[in-house]
Amino acid sequence: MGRSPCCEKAHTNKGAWTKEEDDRLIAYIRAHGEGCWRSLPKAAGLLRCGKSCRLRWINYLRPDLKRGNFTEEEDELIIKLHSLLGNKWSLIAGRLPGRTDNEIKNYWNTHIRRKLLTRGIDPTTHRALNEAAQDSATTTISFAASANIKEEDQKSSIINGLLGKDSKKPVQERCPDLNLELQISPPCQPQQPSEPLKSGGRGVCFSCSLGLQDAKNCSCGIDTIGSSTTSGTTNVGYDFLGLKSGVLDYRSLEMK
DNA sequence: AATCCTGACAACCGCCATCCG
DNA sequence: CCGGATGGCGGTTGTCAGGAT
Repeated sequence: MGRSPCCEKAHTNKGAWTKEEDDRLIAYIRAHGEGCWRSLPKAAGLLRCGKSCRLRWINYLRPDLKRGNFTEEEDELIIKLHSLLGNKWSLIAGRLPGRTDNEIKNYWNTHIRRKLLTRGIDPTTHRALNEAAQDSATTTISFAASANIKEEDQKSSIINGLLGKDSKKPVQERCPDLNLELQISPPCQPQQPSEPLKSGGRGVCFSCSLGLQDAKNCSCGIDTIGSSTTSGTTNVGYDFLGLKSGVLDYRSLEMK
């Protein structure tokens, strides 16, 4: 069946925006605000698709955009948020004032991916590359593949908190005084005894990967803080979300 | 100087979720 | 409740600038 096109493509411009088009769009939104994107182009005298106008405004023309290079702090925050949220660029952008989802997505694909790869970290799984390679043959702590229902619930709790959704289990709404550190503390998953304990080549329990568990007291045995890099191999564990180092307090991650 | 290659980023496309009559 | 309209999102592509050859 398929949907009707969002606009009359035959009569719309495509490609790069001209200065005049930008000016028209800015002037219109300043005068009328962000209203109905579908009717905006016609009202503003633009031969553009409404979606195109929205994208141009959101990603480029909005006055509150920061632009310019990402700072080291922003880099690390993006990495941490991505390790929790995955490719939820709009959610990640929500934690970086003045940055857009498109900008972060592009920055991730062009800079951070490479940065993580040079650290020996798989940018998709946020785990050591050689460990990620083993995953095809071994059981992992992957959220998606997890057979551990509690882990799924815990992740959902975190994500729902970030989304600010009216979840059926609105943890923060229902239990405002609940100590979330307890709420999301997962059970420690000891390593398989037969698994050889070689550097960078083993899994980490979910607690340690989140930085919630003091690895020294955990049977997985990985020290997530101060992960050492030896002979080019980066330790898998790092301070996930800054929960241990205090860089980021996950309890402040709710969305508006 | 010319050509090719690569990286960066703006913009587009298609799908999904939500809204609303 | 249903279906169309719309907004929003993530993946992908196109274009251009700068560096390498």
